[in-house]
Amino acid sequence: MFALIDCNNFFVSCERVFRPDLEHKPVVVLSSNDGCVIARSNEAKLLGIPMSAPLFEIRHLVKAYGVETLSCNFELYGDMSHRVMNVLQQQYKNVEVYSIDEAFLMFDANLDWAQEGEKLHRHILQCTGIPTSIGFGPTKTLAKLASIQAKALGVPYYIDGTSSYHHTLKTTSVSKIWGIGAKLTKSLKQHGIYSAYDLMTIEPSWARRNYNIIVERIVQELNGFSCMPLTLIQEPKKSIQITRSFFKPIRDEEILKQAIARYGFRLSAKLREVSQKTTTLFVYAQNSPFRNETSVFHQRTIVLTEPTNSTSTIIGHAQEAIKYFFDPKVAYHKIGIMAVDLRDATQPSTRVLFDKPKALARPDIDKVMDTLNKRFGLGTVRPLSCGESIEWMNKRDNKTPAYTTNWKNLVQVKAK
DNA sequence: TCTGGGGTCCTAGGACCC
DNA sequence: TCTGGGGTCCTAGGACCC
Repeated sequence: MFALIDCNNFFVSCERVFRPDLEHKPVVVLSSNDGCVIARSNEAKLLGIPMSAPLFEIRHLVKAYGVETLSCNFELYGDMSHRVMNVLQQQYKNVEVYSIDEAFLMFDANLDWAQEGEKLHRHILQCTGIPTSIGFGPTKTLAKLASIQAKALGVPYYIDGTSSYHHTLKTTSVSKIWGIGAKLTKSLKQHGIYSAYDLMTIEPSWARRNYNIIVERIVQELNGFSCMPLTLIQEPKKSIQITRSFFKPIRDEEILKQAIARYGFRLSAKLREVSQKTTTLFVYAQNSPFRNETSVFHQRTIVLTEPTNSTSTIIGHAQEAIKYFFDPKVAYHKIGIMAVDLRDATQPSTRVLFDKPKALARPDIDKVMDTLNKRFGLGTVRPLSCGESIEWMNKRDNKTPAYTTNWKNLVQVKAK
């Protein structure tokens, strides 16, 4: 039996742990540049604020109901996520960390799921302050569906493919199923498949023929045949990217180069953090998709002769790419850098026969920067090419402190 | 005026191998 | 008139997830 632990309104719940005054109030967390809603408290959901809504479209609701709008604080959410996962891993052997706010567990089939779920919910809440919804089922897909019910009911829930759960499946839209997105929902409805029950009762071979192996697996999983095992070992990442939108459009090449240097710096530090190197960099820049301009997407792929995670090497290539495609007529809205084709940095790499490696890399300097930034906070030291102050490029008007990861931001409590 | 960031997997088609 | 069979690898594009 699988269980899915899902943290309720996770980003909002993280904020509330350190801001108890936000309990029972409508709260939303915004994406970078305070652009879109990426998390909502139950009170905010009840006001009809949709997920992903741009802030400017819900201003009237924010004003009328005093909705608290917080800038995102991923440093905090990442750390709170670790705490929740640590609690699980201390108690159970079979834990798959699925996302920042979800984990799968596996239990013996005859577990008293209601009791175990209650206990687990209380324990996580006590240790971390984060409320969870817990769903159980014989497959991951059913456990996921059960967690949606659990969230609605406020108690753990269980679903299997037996007839006693047909009612639940009949009242669950096909769009709620894990792996069925907008496109598939539309297409399935054209075939008369509206509910989870409808999808459960079609022929798996039909699903395979008309769609693909993913949909076939979903059908099998809805019927209680597990096709998706628990993955306990975290495979190394296959790509890492750093991308950001600007608060206002940029037309200055130097500023773009400073921005891409920042992202290249972050990228190289991330690579070193997970002991990986890259052989292929992908740099891109685009204008805003929301303005009435013809869409522009500049890109450049750089294939390196040797794998690297050196800051100076990566920044060098990234800035070259900007120089290569920069067009002064374009109002740039978003740029990014991605590393693909990653290699294990602890393994020796194949040397190049004819090409002399450029003497750009300075692993000693990289190491010092990593150490300082880890100890004193991100951005304490950075290469000069990142520019001195371009903070205005990203807006975060209402960001809460990094309560759990920065000594300077510790919460102060006054006792009377 | 203002619209996020970071990932994975699958498929089809092309090019190539023996 | 008729022209094999069995593979791998790479890429671009699409769909999905949180």
